[in-house]
Amino acid sequence: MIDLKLAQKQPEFLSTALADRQCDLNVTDFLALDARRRKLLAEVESLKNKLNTASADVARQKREGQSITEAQTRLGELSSTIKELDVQTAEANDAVETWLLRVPNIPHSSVPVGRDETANTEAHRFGIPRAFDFDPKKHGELGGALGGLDFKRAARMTGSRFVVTLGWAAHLERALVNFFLDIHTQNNGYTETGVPYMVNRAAVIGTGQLPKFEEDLFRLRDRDYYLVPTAEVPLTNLHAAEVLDEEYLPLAYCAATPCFRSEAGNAGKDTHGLIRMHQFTKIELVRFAHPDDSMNQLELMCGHASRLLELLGLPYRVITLCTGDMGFSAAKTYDIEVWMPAQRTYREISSCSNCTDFQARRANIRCKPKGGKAVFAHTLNGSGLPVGRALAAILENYQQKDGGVRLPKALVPYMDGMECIEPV
RNA sequence: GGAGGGAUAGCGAAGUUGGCCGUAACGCGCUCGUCUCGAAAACGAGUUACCGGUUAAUAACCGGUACGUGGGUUCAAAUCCCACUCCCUCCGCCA
Repeated sequence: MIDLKLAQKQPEFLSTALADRQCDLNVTDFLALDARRRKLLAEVESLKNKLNTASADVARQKREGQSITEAQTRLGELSSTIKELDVQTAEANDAVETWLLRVPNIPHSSVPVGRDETANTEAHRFGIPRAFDFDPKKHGELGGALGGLDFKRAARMTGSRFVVTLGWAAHLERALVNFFLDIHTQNNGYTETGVPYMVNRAAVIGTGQLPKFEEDLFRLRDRDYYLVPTAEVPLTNLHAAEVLDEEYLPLAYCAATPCFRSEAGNAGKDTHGLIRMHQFTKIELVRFAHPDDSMNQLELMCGHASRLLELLGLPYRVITLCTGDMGFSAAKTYDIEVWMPAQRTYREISSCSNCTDFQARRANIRCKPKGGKAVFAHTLNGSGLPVGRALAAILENYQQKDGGVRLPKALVPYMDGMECIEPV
């Protein structure tokens, strides 16, 4: 959530920022809503002042043994007037709140302005895509042929966009989870965390997926619980409603969880293989930072995520998303894209964002120096990395002419010494 | 699922015959001061957040709201009533 004061005091700035983000909310209309809210508030507050003062008089009169029946009837009317006005004020408050909850974060000044992904800029690049002396296969075909990925049986027991992994593929998923977590906990200082895979509505509002993106989430029928679309939700909400001691910042957490996404708006997009599943496993990184330090923390975290690809020997590039392409809660986002030989293109494998105080304001996460005043902390999140997409990238980049797949050296110890997935 | 207890500031905790009890007793923490070469200890003072008005001001001032959440009763609710959430203890069931 953005700061209400920003809308009140710099409406033109906000309008421009929203336009840059391809968001069509109207700030002028909002200011009218807010003006109405303030007018009602001023009115009802002065009546409440009257009632409070009069009630204190009643208390005094009663103590002195005077009759209070006249005052009671008179104040009864005032009291019910206040009740009616209170209802209107609450409605006006809701209108303001509802609007604010649908406003995306303000882009950071370093973010390129543009309407869609064509305005994204490349920050840097690692590795040289391997030259193949044969036609590289798509990971879905490879994985299927090697007996590791079974989309058909998953579809039978559940539906489309689910997968069953078997044998080496299931082992490789487990290896990747352990490898990623080990690097983050041992080299990068993250605290490994086990979190609920279902969260309540307040948590999902806190990170910004709600109220705007209800259709992307799986919700339980009989409880107000949602399946986590990413561990960003439980990890960021870890410190919801807390005041963090500034000297302990930054705080860094990682968690491997399944992620559940209905992908309602993406029917037919990127349907091949493991790329866009309803359920996938991902290791998520979340950091809580001091406002002055959060942009540095973003660079750091993005480095943590991309380092994994280097360790796996996978070529990638880092893209700075432009204003029109960023997610709702982000002030700045780097996408890391891994080389996918079968499509001869880089595909998103990680998204690292600084959400500044946007989520912190929604989830009420503050930080405070010793003896000082609390301010909203900054929250950051990044994928480090999704297991399915990493597995897909390994299959495609390390495939051999005979249909087998060599394994990256870093994973061999995690695969009980297996160096190669032999063709069947 | 059943029975009982609980939720009050950054933390602990007092307050339930309704009314100067919310800038919320008391304690811890934190800030400032005294003492000290310095520190600790001791002593003294200070320290809720948010919203609205006013304002150049996120200063001062005035007002409002908040005692888990949402309702209700009342001139007036931390206090009485109803529903719900979470935590603790015990019982039952269970991986």
